[in-house]
Amino acid sequence: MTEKTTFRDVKAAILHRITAGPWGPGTLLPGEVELAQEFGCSRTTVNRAMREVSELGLLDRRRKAGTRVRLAPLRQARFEIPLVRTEVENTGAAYRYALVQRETVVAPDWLRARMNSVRGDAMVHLVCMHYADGMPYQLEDRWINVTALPQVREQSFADIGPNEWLIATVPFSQVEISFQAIAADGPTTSHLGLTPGEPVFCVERTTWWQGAAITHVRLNYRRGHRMTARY
Amino acid sequence: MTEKTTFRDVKAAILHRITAGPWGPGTLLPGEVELAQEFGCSRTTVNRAMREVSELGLLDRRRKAGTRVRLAPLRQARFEIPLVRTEVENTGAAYRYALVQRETVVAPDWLRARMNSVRGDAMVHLVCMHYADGMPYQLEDRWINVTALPQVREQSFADIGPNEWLIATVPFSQVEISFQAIAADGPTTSHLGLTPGEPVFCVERTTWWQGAAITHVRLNYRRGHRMTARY
DNA sequence: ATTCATATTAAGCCCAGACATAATCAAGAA
DNA sequence: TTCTTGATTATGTCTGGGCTTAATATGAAT
Repeated sequence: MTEKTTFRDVKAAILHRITAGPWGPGTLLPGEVELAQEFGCSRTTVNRAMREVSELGLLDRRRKAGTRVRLAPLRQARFEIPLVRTEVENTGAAYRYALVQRETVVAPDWLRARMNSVRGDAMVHLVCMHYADGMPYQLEDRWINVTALPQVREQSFADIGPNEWLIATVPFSQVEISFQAIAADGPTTSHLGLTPGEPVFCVERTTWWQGAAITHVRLNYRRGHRMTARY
Repeated sequence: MTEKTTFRDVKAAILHRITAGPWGPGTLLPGEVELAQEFGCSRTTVNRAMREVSELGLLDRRRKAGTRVRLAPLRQARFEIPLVRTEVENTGAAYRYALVQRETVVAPDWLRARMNSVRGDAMVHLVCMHYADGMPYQLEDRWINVTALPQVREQSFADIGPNEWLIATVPFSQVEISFQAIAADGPTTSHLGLTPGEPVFCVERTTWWQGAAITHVRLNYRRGHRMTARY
């Protein structure tokens, strides 16, 4: 009994021909029908295979024009953004969380700009530390919109980090995330044990839910932190 | 004539019910057959919709167990890594490329470690600058493995950037990419106009093709650079 | 109560056929 | 020549059907 050709087989074959075979950049691939014949499967199967390769950014597909190998493969990197706790525990270290500061204030101007359409709203402002094996790992500077999320008033955040609480509370959300290099300043230096002006890897994330800005966070990492991805 | 329900419709409906509706984290969704009936389409269509939502990291699907809304939505950020030229031109600025240095040397130890399995191989070492409207935008420090890519000997890189040349030459490749914050040192300060020790956003990328390390590059960005993604 | 085999179920995948849609090309009109 | 129109074609998508596979539930034997 002959095994059926799965869309995975076809996908692998296509990938192989692109990476190691005759289909260099710019090549026009045979049509779906033709490939289906060659592989002895249905057009649907070839279609799914090609679609997935194209989603990898390797193929350019256009009706009537056919499928071409991208001249410049669309380079995209996918970063998993884990919970700090998971991130730390995955390195085998013990995780510890500590709340440094908690206050309720009116949103400052720069934050209103960042979060869009937040007028004189009250915000809970938190500063937290995350430790790996007792050593400072990450400083979290978070703002949570009280108007959009009134429950935040009853949370002390003494034991649970705001990130974990938010994930369990807000269903799903629009996110804008950005990476940058900044110079360590006052509170950052003391909590992370850095010298003033030292470079810090910084992740900023703003989160909306149903159009309303929920939270903005700035994560400053310890010295030498890297964010890595493979593809 | 009634319009057909497309998998996009179903996908949108599912997303809506997760983000704004009754399907909070942990909910067990109805089966594909049931949803197909509700939406008046075939199971295949529902399947595709659910598959795509699940690829977004919002659903957890298991045979027999059914489909559940992820408790902690898999947070992943997708960064498009464009050509520097595209990156610059998209901001509306004029792009200019300049070769600063070109030499052929034996791979230093740190590079051999980074690239794996590169012994005393010869490497072409390039330093290039990328400008936006005449202002320094990015410093590129690149190493290309001559053994794996002998054609590099005949390339002067006076007019075309190594990145663009590589993309047109090497079909497709395995990539490891990492982001970090470093302190500006000698050559970086002078070419990017920075003060020594100033934080620099730095992207490192190593590329393999068919198991052989092809190139390693370090991209230092101008002051204040951010890498942003939305999802 | 534990262990093991069996049935059931929901997703995973495949197929042949059909129509939709968009890009392209060529022929004819202005 | 240029513009418009229509035929052509490759991909995009939907259908309804069937088989496969993995996880769970059930029930029998220990």
